[in-house]
Amino acid sequence: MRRRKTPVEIELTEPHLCSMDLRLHILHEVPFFSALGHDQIAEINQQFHEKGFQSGDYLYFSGDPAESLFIIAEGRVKLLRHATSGKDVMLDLLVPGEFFGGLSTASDSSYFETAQAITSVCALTVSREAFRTILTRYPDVGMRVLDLVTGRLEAAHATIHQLSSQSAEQRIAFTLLKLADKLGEAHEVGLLIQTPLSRDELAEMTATTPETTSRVISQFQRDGWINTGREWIALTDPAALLETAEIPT
Amino acid sequence: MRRRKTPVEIELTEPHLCSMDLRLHILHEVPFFSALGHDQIAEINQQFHEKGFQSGDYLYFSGDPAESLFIIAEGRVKLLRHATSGKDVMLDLLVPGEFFGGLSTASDSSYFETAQAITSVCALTVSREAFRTILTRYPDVGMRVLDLVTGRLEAAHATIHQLSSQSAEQRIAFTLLKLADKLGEAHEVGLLIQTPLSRDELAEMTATTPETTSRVISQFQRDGWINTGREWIALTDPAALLETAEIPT
DNA sequence: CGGTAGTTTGAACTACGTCAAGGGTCGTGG
DNA sequence: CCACGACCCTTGACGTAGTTCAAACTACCG
Repeated sequence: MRRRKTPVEIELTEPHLCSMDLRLHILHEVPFFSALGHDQIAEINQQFHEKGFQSGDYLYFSGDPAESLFIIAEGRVKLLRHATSGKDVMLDLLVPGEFFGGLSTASDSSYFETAQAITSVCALTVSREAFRTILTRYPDVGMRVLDLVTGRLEAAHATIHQLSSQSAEQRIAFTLLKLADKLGEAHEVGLLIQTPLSRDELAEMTATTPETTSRVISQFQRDGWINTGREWIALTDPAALLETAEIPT
Repeated sequence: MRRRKTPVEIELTEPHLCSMDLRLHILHEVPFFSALGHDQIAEINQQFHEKGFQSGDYLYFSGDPAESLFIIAEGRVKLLRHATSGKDVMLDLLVPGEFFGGLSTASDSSYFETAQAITSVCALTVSREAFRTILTRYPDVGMRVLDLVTGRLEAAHATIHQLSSQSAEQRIAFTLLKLADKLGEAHEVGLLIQTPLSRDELAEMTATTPETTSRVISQFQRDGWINTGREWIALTDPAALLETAEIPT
C-alpha cells in the first residue's frame, strides 16, 4: 500500500514563467480582483511584472526594503522568520492566487518575513505605488483586501491560541487538517497534501523539532490515520485527526 | 522602596460614560480618522453610540454575531480566547484610541475573540454597515485601516515567532517591554505600566502559568530590573530586559 | 481585624528537546 | 543497471524547562 515514489506532482525544477493566458486567468482568480471586468483586469495586468524562481530560491529576505506586492501564479511559497538559534519559523504556505509581500503604505517599510519557493514558481509583482493606485481607483478592491488581511489576522490569532494551549500532537494534527483543506487532493493513497513537505518543515510550522514531528507522524501512521513517505503526507482518517486536534474555535 | 498601595491610577469602578468633548477628542485621535476635518468628524460622531462598562464586564463574547466595531474612549480592554482547558489566552490589550470587534465585511460573521474590560471603560460603537459606509465615503480612511490591520498581523506573526523559539523568561521580558512601550509612564518607582496587571494575566499573555510568571518576575525583581507589587509592575532597567529578550526582529 | 484574592515558593512530575546512531529513499554517475 | 553518496526519516536514551499540585504568605478591603 505504501508508495515508494512521492505521489506529489511537483512542477519542473527550472525557474518558471507563465503564459499570458495564465496571467489573466490568475488575476481573475485573485479574490480581490474577481469582481472586476475583463477590461479592467487586462489594464491592471499591465502593471504587473513577472518573475520566475526555482525550488529553494528566496523571493526576498526579511529586512529588505518592501518594494513589491507578490501574487503567486504557479507553485508554492513559504513565508518564514529566522530565529537567532538558526531555527526557522514558518508563518504561512501560499498557493496560486494568494498575495504576500509589501502591503504596508508606509514608504520606508521593509519586508517582515522571508519568502522562499518550495517548488518552481511563477510570481506576479506590482510596485507598492501601483498597487496603492489600484486600491484608490477601485474602492471595492480595497475592501476585499481589508477582509483578506483581517482573515489572516484571525488565523494568526488562532495559531497563537494553539501554541499557547495545545500539545505538539494536537498542533500537528490541526496543521495537517489545515494543509489538507488548502492543498488536499483525492488520491488513491488518501487525501493528499499537494506539496513537498518534509518533517523539518512541518516542525517549523508547529513549533516543534523534526524528531518530535517524526514520532507523532509515525504514531498517526500506526493508528491508520495517515499515509506518508519521504516529503509527502496523505490523510486517510481526517475525522480522527480532528478529534485529536479538539477543534479550537 | 517598595510601595504598599498600587501606583497604578485606575478609573472609577462604575460603568463609565464620556463627555461629548471627550468623544470628539478621541475620534480625532483615532489614527484612521486623524486626517479628517472637524466637520467630518462631527458628522461621523453621529454614527457612534456610547456604551459604559465596569472592570470585569464583558463587551462581547467570541461567537456572538459581530454587529459592531468598537473604539475605546477611556479605560483598558483585553481581547482573549478561551481554551477548552479553561485557561484563557490574551491576544491584545487595548487603550483609548484603538479599535476592535467586527471588522469583517462578511455579513454573517461572528466575533472571533472575547473582549473584557480591565478597568471601567467608555466605548464608542458603530454598526458594521455604518462603518462600511464611512470607508467607501473616505477611501483614505480605508487605507489607514488596512495599514493598521496589517500592522497587527505583523505583531501577531512576531508573537508566533516568539512562542515558537523563545524561553518563558524571554517572552516575559519582551512582553514587559512591549507593555511599557504602550502604557509606560515615568514614576518614582520606575517606568510604570499603567494598567492593573496580575500574574495570571501576564501568564495569559506569554503562554505560561501564573507560577512560572511569578518565579520569573521575582527573579527580575531580585536582579533589580523591575519593581513590582500586587497587580502592578514598573521597569527600572529596560536595557537589561531587552538584552534578556534578545531583540527578535 | 478577619476574609478574600493575589502572590510566592517548594517538590514531584512530564512533555518535549537534545544528542546520537542507524535505516530508507532518491538521484547521479560509472 | 547497479553502486555510491546525499538527504530525509526513524528510533532510542537521556536531560531539562516548565507544569502541576499544594501550602504558606501578603496586600488590600470591608
